[in-house]
Amino acid sequence: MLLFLSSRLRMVDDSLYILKKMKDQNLNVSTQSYNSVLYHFRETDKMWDVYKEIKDKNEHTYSTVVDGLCRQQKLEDAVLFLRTSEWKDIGPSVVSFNSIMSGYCKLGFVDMAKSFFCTVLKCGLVPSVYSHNILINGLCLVGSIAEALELASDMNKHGVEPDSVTYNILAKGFHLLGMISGAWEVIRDMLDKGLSPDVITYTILLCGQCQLGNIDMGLVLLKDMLSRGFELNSIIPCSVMLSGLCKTGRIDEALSLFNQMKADGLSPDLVAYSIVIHGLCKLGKFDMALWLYDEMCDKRILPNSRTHGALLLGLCQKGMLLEARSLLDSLISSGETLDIVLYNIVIDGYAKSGCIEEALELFKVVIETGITPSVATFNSLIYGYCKTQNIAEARKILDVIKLYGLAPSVVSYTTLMDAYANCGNTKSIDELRREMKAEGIPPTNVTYSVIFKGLCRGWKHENCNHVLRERIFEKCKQGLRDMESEGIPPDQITYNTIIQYLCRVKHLSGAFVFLEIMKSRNLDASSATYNILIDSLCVYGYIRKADSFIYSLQEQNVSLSKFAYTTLIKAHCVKGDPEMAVKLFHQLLHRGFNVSIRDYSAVINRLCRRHLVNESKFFFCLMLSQGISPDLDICEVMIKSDELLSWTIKWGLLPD
DNA sequence: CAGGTCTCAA
Repeated sequence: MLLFLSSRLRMVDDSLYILKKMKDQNLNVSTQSYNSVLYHFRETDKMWDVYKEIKDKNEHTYSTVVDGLCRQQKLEDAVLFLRTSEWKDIGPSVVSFNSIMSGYCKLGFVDMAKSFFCTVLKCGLVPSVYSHNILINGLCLVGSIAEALELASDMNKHGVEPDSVTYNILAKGFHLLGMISGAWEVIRDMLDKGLSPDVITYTILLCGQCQLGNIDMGLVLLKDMLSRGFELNSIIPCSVMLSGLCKTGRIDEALSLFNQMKADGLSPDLVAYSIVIHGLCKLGKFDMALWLYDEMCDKRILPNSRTHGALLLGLCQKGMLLEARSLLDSLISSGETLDIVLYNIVIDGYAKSGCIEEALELFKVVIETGITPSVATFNSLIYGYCKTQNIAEARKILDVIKLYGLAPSVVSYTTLMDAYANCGNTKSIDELRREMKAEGIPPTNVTYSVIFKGLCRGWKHENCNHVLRERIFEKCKQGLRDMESEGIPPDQITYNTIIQYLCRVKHLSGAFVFLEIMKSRNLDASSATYNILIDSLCVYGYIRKADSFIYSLQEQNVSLSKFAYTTLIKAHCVKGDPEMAVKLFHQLLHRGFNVSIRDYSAVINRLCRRHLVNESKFFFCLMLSQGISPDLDICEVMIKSDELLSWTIKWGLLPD
């Protein structure tokens, strides 16, 4: 009993001591007991010490050693042991081959696993359901779903049938490829075979839906699962749902699910708490997060590094850097070595606030403590230097990263490129792009967006002519084709940036072409997209077109932001169609936008400049009727206009 | 052999 417990608790020295005592007392240690000890030590280098002690080794002894070697990633040793060991008379078992196949799959060498599968057959052994599942899982992990399906359907040739684990593995495989419909087909096959989906099946499907952004579909799935009576072990699927809700900003629904779990007697564990605390922190609800944190601690659930990371993130996002730092310092003084991620969060907090000195100071602490920085650490420093307009220093960090034995990542390069993009330095962006290619770092859609942004900002108006515009339009189309051929799907921001670029070079028809491409790829144009287009129509004087564009968008029930309206209103004030300005301003109010004094003063300013007396008066009165008092700026504008001076005095608005 | 939480770029 002592031996069993001490080995299970990985108390290495104690186990060996007990074994020695037992031998001293001439007590017989059964092979079964030895095997049990061996099993618990198979992932440590003490494995051989136990192994040597065992007199009557059996099949389990050998397969445990093989499994141990595989788990220690000593696959060659495992194979060697299988071939040359003294157990020739017993012969290797399928279990040992399973361990080896699993080991190779985990390293991504599926072909090696396959050849061992063949070896099993050649040895006259029968591959078990485990053997098949291991290989099917390996194939799925490298994306060979077709081969995985084939192997699953061939299982009956070896006298075995797929079990629910097989189906779960296949469903996960489809999910990894983003082929959620394939996952559903697997489930249908599973049902046809008379097997029921279990909690893991549901969790895999739920994960897939959440990752595709189908949060509502996920909620339906979760409800369905809970209605089938899986309550007792539903904490993990609920956590997946919580994570999905938090990541899409639906924190209120996350909280209500969280409370529902508690009400149903499903006590949230550390992970569930951490997910919700992180979600709250990310969305700036730090007080609520702290409240849950205290509740968690009251339940004797000890926070881990992730929980602390969430709190640090929350403090940094609120700009409470002093508080974040003192929390970090208190974690440091607790004595345990902190995860670099925790330092990264605070370093990034400093960088985001433009406090590069503090970021560097904390970086120094990391180095002096002997903790290895990660690429993210350096990327935040790059951001910090860029934010403080020191691109030269930021660029030097690329070499510093290499000095620390790390490689700059796509984020390192993209951050730098963005800094260059903001000042229109396309030459330096091209340089970095070449450097990335040389280093073999593939770009992402963010990188591409930054490159387009650089082109946009670097545009010089004096070069403007029709031929060049067409060339730029072609360049944008080519850029999009490049992305698609590289398997990098452009997102909303990529399209918005391209549209902005085309607007900047006054190729509005081209910009609208990209709006259509965007829609055809099932990407919803955002209000930012429409803002760019409406603003450009106004800037280039196509105000009627802007009117009809807004009108058509309203017809389609597209939600527009306040900016779209105020832009067009201002344009109408300038170009002298105050009636339209009035009409649109009413729409602004009716649609419930928060209309501020700045919006009134923008309109009144422009109307006064054009001597549109009655309209100025109208907006002034409208403002008063909405309970907004004029400020000094508005009064000055009104007074400066001769026609309005006496009217303004009448309202008693002359300042002292 | 199958399921959940962290930091960095537009």
